[in-house]
Amino acid sequence: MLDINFIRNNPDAVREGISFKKADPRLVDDFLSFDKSWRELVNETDNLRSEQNKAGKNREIEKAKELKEQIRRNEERLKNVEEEREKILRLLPNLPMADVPAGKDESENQVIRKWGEIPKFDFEPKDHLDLGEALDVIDVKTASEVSGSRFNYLKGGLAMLEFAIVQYVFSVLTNKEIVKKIAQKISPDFPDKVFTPVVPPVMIKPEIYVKMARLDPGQEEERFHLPNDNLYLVGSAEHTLGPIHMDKIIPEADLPLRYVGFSTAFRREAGSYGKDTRGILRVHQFDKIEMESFCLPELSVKEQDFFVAIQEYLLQELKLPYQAVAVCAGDMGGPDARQIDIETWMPGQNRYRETHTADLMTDYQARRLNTKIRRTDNSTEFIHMNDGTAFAIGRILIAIMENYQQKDGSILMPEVLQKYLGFEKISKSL
RNA sequence: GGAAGCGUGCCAGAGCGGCCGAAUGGGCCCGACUCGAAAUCGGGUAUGCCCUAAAAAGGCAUCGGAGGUUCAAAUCCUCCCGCUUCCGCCA
Repeated sequence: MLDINFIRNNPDAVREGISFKKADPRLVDDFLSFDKSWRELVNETDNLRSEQNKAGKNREIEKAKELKEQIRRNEERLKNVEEEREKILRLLPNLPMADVPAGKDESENQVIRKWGEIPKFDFEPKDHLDLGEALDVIDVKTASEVSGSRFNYLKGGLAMLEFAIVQYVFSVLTNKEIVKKIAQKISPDFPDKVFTPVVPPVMIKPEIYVKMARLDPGQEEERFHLPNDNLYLVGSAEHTLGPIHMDKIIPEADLPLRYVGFSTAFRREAGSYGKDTRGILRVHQFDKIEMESFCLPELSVKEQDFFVAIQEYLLQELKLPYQAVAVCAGDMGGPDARQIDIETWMPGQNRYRETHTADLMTDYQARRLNTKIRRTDNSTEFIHMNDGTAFAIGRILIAIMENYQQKDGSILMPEVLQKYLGFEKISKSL
């Protein structure tokens, strides 16, 4: 959520910012008008309560009874106004930073970097599903019978590959030398603290999900819900990593706090019927390695750049061609102030497809989560949060399969993963 | 799933209808003593909101959360959440 004081004092900036994010700027005026009534009612009610407290102390029981009735009526009105005000506040997205490109949708995202040679094949390259079915390492037919559409079985060498990737990423992000090397690309004195590995819960309570701004109108239909227990399945490890310091005040000296989490991600993919139905690109369930960090406001933009640098390092080590994209304001997620995506080359589709995202949330989530920093001068303020994909495993498997495919239908394994695999390629014999 | 108990400030821990934003101890900060330190003594030490240009002063709220009873709730009642222990089940 946005800072209420900021909205009051800078309504024009908020109007402008949210309209870039495709939200109706009139929401600001709605908010301010409810806020005004709210403040008047709070003031009135507080005064009544003050009188009631006095009357009580003086044992003026009759007077106190009368006031009680008035307070009750006021509180009823206050509750309504508060709910409306709250509702609007939830509809206000985070404001885009100054360097975020303007634009309404995906088509206006800006490519900021490209890396790697697009592979040339001396044969007709296949897509991951043809490759996977021929090698018997992907089975979507049985999965659809057992679980429905958009599910898959990963088998054999491909299942092994998933865990090799997990081990590889965890070893990189906990490695002091490598993390330091990447941090120094940002600036010579950039914090080079390593990541704490985490396996977080994959179910989350609704009230926490709301605090993470991940259950807002429009997002709810994307979530799997377990009604008997009133829990949601997470769409990303981010969702349960973000609240890890809820209601806590973190000393400045302890920052940044960096986590790398492995979890399954669950997505209903409502509204994407008919889109990417082939193979395992867009599925209801996939595993993902996610980075999450908490840092000082003045370093949060660089922290995001650091996340992107890690993503690029990982892709370069796997020798996968990619492009980094500055996502335009209209295509960004609601809680994002700045979003950088990475798209990896997928020969089966002959184009780049989104595999990574790095989201700078500033204090938008921290305000509701109530995660603060204790400065050295003892003052407090809300912390800044970043999250980013290390690898979305399904999609990176696709990229590896399609980029590393051989004429005979086998798939070479990226060199850096081989020591975790114990084999150099997936072929029919495995 | 069944049974019992518990949830108070930075920590420990009292309070069990008004005198309680909350005793006491510890911690931390400031001051005195000291050459300095320890010990000792004195003072201070929560958060959010309203009001304000801002602050001061003032007001309101907060003792896991949401409701309820009452003129008045940390204290009584209901539900929820969390923790602990025991039984059952289970990877």
